[in-house]
Amino acid sequence: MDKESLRREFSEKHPELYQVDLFKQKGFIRKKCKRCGRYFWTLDEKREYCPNQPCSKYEFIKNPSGKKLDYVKMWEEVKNFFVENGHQYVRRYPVVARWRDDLYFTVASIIDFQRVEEGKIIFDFPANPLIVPQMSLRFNDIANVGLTGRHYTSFCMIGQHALANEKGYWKDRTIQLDFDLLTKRLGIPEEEVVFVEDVWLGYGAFGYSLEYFVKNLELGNAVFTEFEGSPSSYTRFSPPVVDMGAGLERFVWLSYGTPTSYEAVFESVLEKLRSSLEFDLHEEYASSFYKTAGEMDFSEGDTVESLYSKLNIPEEKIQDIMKLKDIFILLDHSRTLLFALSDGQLPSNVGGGYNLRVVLRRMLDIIKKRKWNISIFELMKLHAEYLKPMYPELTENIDRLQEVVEVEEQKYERTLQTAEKVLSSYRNKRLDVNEAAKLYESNGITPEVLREKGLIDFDPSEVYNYVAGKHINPRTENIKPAFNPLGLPKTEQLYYDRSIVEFEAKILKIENGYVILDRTAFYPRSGGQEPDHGELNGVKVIDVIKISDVIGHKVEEPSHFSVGDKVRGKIDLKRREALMRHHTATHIINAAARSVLGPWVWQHSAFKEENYARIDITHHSPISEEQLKQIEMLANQIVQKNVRVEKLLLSRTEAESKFGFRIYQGGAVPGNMLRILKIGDYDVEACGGTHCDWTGEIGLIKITNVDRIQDGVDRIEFVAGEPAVKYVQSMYATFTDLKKALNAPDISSVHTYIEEKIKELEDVRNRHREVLKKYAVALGSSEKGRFVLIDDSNIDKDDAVIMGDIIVNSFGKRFIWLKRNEKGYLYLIMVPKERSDEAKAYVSLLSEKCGGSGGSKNNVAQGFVKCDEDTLKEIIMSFHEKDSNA
RNA sequence: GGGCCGGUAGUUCAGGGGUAGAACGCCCGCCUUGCACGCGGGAGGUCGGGGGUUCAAGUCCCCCCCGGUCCA
Repeated sequence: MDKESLRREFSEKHPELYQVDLFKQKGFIRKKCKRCGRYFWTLDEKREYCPNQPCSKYEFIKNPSGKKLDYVKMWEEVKNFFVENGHQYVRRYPVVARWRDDLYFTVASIIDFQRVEEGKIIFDFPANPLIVPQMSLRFNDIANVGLTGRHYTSFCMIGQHALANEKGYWKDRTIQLDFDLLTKRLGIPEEEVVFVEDVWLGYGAFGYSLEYFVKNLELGNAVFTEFEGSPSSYTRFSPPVVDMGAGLERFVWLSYGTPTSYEAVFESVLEKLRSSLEFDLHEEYASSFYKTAGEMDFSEGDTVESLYSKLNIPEEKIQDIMKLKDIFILLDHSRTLLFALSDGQLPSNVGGGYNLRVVLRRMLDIIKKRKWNISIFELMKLHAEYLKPMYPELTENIDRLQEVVEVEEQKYERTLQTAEKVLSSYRNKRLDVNEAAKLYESNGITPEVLREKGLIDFDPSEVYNYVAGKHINPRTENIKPAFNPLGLPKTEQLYYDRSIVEFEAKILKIENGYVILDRTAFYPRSGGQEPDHGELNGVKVIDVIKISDVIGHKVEEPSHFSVGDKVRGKIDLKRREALMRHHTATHIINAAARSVLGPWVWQHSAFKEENYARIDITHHSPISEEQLKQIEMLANQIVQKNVRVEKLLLSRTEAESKFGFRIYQGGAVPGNMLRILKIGDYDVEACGGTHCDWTGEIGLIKITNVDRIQDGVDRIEFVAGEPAVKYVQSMYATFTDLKKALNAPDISSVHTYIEEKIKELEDVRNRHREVLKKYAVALGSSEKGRFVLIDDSNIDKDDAVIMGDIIVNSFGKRFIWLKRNEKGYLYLIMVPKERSDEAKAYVSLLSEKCGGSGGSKNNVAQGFVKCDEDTLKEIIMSFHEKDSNA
């Protein structure tokens, strides 16, 4: 079933689904749009069309509605309204959706409270009901930004969320609150508010919704998520979820009534820019321009050229408005960059980082084209200052972000230089679509640039279509879970109590070699930490995994166990302690790297086992040797200070408000209660792993390797505790062996000794060449005939080439080198340059008479023959005699 | 995550089975009061790594690494 038929199905049940109390009390009338047929609710009896474009047009431009409030003040107003009505205010979540692997960025407020577990969405609310100003990043409409007046790559979604249980509420109160916010709080006349019936399909869950409009501007969408599964086969879930998301940008725009929302939203930053950029706004033209542009979709094929053709504005005025459009793009993109960089995403060529690279390069292109004296970083700072009351975290580390922007700007500069060089080699050529696409895909040279340079004469869109057509959908694989946790209780976790090494438990299930117990001290593989090993009733446990809070133990002999048995478990303490040291050390290195490199350092991923650990961190450049030394030193200083490792159990809200979102280093952790791991003032992370109690227990942290695993991610490999000592010992052993082999007096002189040996080798090689040359001269001058033949296993082919050059060039003789192998002879024949034809003749003669194969180039013949020495020499001689007779 | 382009002297690159090259830079010499230029000579290379095909691989095939770029 598709969205349309679902819409019909829901529509038929409108008295039950859509007719909320407010509609009955106020007398809202349900109407069918005369143009598109959709149903909407209004107080205006005469209204015939739904408020969607193109059925209706905006009525608020130059005719705003409600209290005029700027961006930050509007949020304060909305927040206060909901808080006064029993909602808990929740700080925004990071725009980088680290807790989900199906998303790079937080695209809506509800994402904050969703966790994906085994393909199912779990709702996880820190409070009920709640209100959140969730900055959301969406890049699919990037082409519309600046042009339509309402599209952004980042916007604030006002998230009003509730669970429909005794603490929260369901649709009647949702709509009542939204209506009251608009009318009572913001002073919008009741009859201006229109609700449209709609459906909303999410990830594994869906529902029906009421979109609300004022003066035909869509402000928000209240989704009532009640169904699980797909539209063709679904069940209700309980409690259902209120997902109301509204655009703060839209609220502000409505209250200003400006031609574009950007003027209202970015008013403060725009004011500061305007003084440094002198051009006219042409209010009357801008408003006509944006009226037309606002009805188009530049992400879906509409072009700026087609926009021009619809406009009735003088050309030079259009060009001024295009400048304004570029300013809007800069404002939007810089704000997006500010949030993304603040939350630790770096521009790169993979994943979400690519979106940031695109955004940054678009800005650089504009600044360059317009020759504006604008710094991207300064723009970010202006945003951060203005948004400080709403998002105080933005100003905290902003100065460090300059480095990130600069590094990325330099990368782009290099790319442009390379492109320039490539282009210069194509001068005065005409390229076809295929060649243009290749330049775009491989060197980032856009078809627009090619057209400017006169290298192509077709429309740039042909290249984009060609490139898009080559795209293949990525595959998805379903991994079958090792055992089915359905119907099993959550396994009691004993592993956070370090004193428990042995325990007793009852077997609940055995499946696929996995033994499932009611309680366990075995830590399962999780958070990059490898599992505990040990024994169950003396049988070896070789793997431990967790599926939905149910822990399974893979044992060597599952046949020794049966359901209902009591078992005695014993963990391998030595392994456990090694894992603990590596895990605590991982946190310490993360903190040390952040301190040495910068605040953009986040854990990208991590892995720790008994004898090895690594942490991948986000960083804009490769880590230098000096930085690595500093990180290692700082990490060991934290160890030496023997800092207390605190393990706290806090509510999500408390943890977030106390420590911020830095706690989600390894991605967000599900559940209302978070286990927080705090290492002094160095590091705080939500972490479910097993850890030391004091950093001093680690003993030693030794970094063993550093690697750049992709653009924007550096890998630090290390060992801690006993493996670290062993590592140092083996390094010492290696150097001791080296020292002995080199006969060096001590380890520190090994380097000098090796350098000497290398020099010696070079010297020997040079002397060897000198001897070969002298040998060649001797042979050349003593040989009376017209050729020199060498058949000496001590002289290899490279040597022969050196000799041959002299014999041929200085003595004008032919040079023949032979070397025996198990199948026959390898040969190299060099003849004087002016006799180059001979070389070819040699090859054909030898191949014909002896078999084998070979080839020649210029005056050199090389190959392989399958005959004995005498025959070979005879043939060569005969050729030579023939030649001298000729 | 996937596609494409690339990795050869200190640098920028050419060479696409048969003796590893050019330009710039570097060193030495000549010229010059000195500098720059000019002239002559020279040093400098695990051709990203590994495997394969071949008498022969920088070159062809496979795998990997690194950089760039485009797309989701």
